[in-house]
Amino acid sequence: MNRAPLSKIRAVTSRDVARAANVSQALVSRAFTGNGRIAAETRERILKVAAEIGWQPNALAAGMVTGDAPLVAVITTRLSFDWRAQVLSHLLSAFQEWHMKPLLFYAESDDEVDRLLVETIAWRTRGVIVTAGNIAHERAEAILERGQFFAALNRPANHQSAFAIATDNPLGGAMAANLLMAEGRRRYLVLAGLRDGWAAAERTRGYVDALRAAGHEPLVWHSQSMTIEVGKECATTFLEFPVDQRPEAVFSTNDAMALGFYDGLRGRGVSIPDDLSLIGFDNLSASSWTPYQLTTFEQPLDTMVSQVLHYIDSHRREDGGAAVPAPMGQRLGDDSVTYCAPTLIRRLTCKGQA
Amino acid sequence: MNRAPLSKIRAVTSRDVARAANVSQALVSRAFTGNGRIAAETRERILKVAAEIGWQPNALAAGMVTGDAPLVAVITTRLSFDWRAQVLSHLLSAFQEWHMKPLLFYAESDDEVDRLLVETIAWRTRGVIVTAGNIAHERAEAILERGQFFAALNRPANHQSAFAIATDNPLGGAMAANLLMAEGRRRYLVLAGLRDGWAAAERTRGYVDALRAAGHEPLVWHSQSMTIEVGKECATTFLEFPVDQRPEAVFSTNDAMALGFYDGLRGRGVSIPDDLSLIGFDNLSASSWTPYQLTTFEQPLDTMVSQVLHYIDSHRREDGGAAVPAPMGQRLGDDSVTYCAPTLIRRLTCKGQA
DNA sequence: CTGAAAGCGCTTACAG
DNA sequence: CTGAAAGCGCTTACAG
Repeated sequence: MNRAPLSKIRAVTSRDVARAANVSQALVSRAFTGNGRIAAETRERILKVAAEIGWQPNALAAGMVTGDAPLVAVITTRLSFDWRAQVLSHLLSAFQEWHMKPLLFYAESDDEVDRLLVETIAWRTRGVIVTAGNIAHERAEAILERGQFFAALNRPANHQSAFAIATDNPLGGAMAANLLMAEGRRRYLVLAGLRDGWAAAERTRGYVDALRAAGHEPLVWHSQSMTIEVGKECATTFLEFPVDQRPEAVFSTNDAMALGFYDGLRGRGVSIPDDLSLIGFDNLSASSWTPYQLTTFEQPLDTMVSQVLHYIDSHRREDGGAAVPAPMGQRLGDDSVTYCAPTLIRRLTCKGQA
Repeated sequence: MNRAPLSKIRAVTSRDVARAANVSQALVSRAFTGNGRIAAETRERILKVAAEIGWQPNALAAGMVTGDAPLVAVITTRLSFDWRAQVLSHLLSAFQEWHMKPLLFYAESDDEVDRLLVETIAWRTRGVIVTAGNIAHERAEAILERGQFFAALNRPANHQSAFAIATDNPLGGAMAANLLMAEGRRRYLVLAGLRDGWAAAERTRGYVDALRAAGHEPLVWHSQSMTIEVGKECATTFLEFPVDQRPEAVFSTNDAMALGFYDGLRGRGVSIPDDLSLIGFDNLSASSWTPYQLTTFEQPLDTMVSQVLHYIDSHRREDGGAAVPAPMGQRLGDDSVTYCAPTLIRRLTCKGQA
């Protein structure tokens, strides 16, 4: 258990490479950045020597000098249940492609997001992208003020100059309602999920509004979380209704609850889609599995991520933010959020009209 | 489309804070690091002024001076299918707790891992942790040589001085075999997955060896990937066997394939566990869902992650690496990998002997 | 307890 | 085309 003193290993620097290649330290820098004049053969030699030594420019030091390290802060939460993991996966892939390094800030729960937003500042990243929790206007303001970008994925940024993009949740809810009404269903239910969840609330709103406009009043069931277990519990409640009073059309604001709802009904004499139609949201991979074949909505993740990256890019060029014209199926909300239409994925939990 | 010139915003620095608080710049630094003497009230004042201005020490600059930014490189791949996402989630959570910032290196496929390992060097992190692909000895060597740590999760590091920890895959395979033999099953099959996948191959080996030792010779089916679709295809092949020649005991080297295998058998007159027993690996959340209730193995992710962090910590203290005595259920392999026993999760796809 | 100064490892004008 | 020098924003001995 003898503990050696904390000795610092002297780092290999561009100076060591310069010495070995018999040039000035400045030339080593030029060889790697490509900036400034340098003879082709000198460059070759330097690169070769550096490779032998195993040296690469220190990105931290370079970032300090240029004031612009290719770093981006990403705020995320627990990656359980698929959808969040998909979002992160797409983002990471895009950053890798655009040669930016994501620095991850992980929130155990949504309340920690605000604190992480503050932590973010120490790293002088190009900007921050938020994929979890709620955003306070002042936080976005503080970050934008520094010249950093600020992007929110699937949530409002609560700031005019920030970029926010999300699935058109109200539209999805309305589409679900219309689909169910077209089937001639009568009694409607929505598994609304979190009372203070933004996306879930928007989906619920779109659904309820569309139904009311047609003279229907749906049941709205809220819950503390949006898991498969919650879905099952909802099924239990559903089964307590007299058979002739049970809802015939169920929209779940996410797939997890829809899957659980389905499971809770198995072996209970209820047939989907004969007795009721069920629609989910997210298009989780599990929704396509044999025992489910759930009709659901796919969120336009590719589009959203690519637009975030265009925003980041345009912010960098300082040409006044995302001047990109809104592609098909997008609209700009009053809340400055760019909304992208979800895609209906028809499977077997609704009556087909193929 | 008029593009403003790329004007650099002058950064707010500790000097600005010093001026505002009427102290030297050095004191501002002391107020934040806690190193060096400083009067309590001076410190308070500086902190207050800094908060007003919204300044925090630039972690990049600090890292350069101290030669030790709290950065760690994490190599990961596509987060699809749950298990990888779980691994990353646990790691991120642990890093957040230990005040280290993960810099993510994302590989689209396993072949890219080697390149990412090289990219890693530019960032002068405390070390790197690999959760995807194969590791070349030279890569680990190059990193360790710099005084960085090197950890491999669920794969061998191929280097004596690196730290590698993994589920005891051969043990899992053997446990599956013993369980199935105890049921009195006769014809054995293993969905072996990737031919060159390390974990899958180890699970297969443990299974096959245990069976052979008891005089059984199992069928071994390899595949190009390890998805639910592959599992389904295996079911199709299975169904082509005459009924009295079909395997009665199936071990799948991951849950995804097991789930697909199950799905492929639905409605085909085969009963699980009456006609055959099925065991998976990973304990994906889906394995516990109503239509599956799959018997499987849980990988000791908590243990593995916490040991990785202890290694990182001990590496930092330079007390000669992980001197931590191996906890229960662990063994050190010839390959310098620390193996942790998986936990059998009994559900309904095996004959119970409750 | 406080301040002036050196230095971390780079990049980039500025001379030559 | 090349080199010497300044400077990025900090931390940490070193004096006082």
